[in-house]
Amino acid sequence: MKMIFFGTGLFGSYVLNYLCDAGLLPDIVVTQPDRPKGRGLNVSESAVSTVCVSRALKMYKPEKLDDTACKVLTEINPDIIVLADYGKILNEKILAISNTAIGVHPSLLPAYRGAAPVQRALYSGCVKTGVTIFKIVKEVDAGAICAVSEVVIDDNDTAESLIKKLAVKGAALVVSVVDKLKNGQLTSIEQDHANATYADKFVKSDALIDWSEPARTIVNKVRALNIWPIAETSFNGKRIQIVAAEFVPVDNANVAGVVVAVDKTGIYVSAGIGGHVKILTLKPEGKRQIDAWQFICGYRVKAGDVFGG
RNA sequence: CGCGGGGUAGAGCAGCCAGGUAGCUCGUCAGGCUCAUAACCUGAAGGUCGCAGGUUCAACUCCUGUCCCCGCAA
Repeated sequence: MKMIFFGTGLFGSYVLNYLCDAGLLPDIVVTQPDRPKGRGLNVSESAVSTVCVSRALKMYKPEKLDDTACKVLTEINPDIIVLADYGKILNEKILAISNTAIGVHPSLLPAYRGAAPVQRALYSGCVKTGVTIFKIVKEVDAGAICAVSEVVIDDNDTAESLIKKLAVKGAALVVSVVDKLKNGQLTSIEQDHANATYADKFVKSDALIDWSEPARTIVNKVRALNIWPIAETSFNGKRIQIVAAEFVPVDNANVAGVVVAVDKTGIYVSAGIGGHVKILTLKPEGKRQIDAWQFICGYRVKAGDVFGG
């Protein structure tokens, strides 16, 4: 069975990896072109591209999904198109190349359609999410559902860990869907469009921590944004990114952003209501990532110090 | 040549602008106190200050080059 895989970002790269591990090797992988990126504007490849290189998969990086791209892909004559985190919308011409085009979406559709489903689920404090295999149609993430798998969100899950979990499940579902397709047993049911919700992309300014918010909310923000843009606050006038934090329930609420205690395991910061935010790992401006205790040692953090503001 | 920050004992930082004995909070080791402890007290070891040149009587500090790390912006 011939297969084309579309993918670009981290989630896509994980899914691709697990598909390969399961023995489902794409005949060609389509990913977004290498772009000038990062410090110094060096050209860098996508996460999916990296996987392709290490696994010696055939790769195609079209700038646009135009007639040329269409022609290249038509020559593959695929039985199925699998898309995970490609970052571009497939047009009708591309979809017409194969009889079957499915997408791997890291949410329980119709919830969290769109760009940042994993992060939005964490941000809202969901206790479960999932991954859905759906038929790709013109409207984004709105096609009929072929398979679903639920995933429980643990308290210590972050965008990073959850994306990985969902990719594992997603790849397994793709394998089962492909099997069903081979046997002519693939079925699907329409989404309940009335209950659709959308997961907007995050922007840089979403990263700023407001210490007057409930501790739980702040911790969720830290967990949701831990790949990008990374929750941010300030300390002694310097920008600090909070990479990892956990929620500590306590009754009394102190002044927002004030350090109430420190110990070897973390920095306890009071928030709006409901508890303390225990900072575990952070990244000071211009420095590499360090754990809380190292930060306490180096920056003399003590009770009474203030974050934010 | 997109903008900026940083590389100083095992860890994290200060010192540099106004060159002149290598400091701080921890950790480690030894000893003490304690029923006990991530507590406390005493003492010790541990650094070619990223690398290479230059200026100087003298460079962690000023200048030039170079490698590595990080944030922003796209």
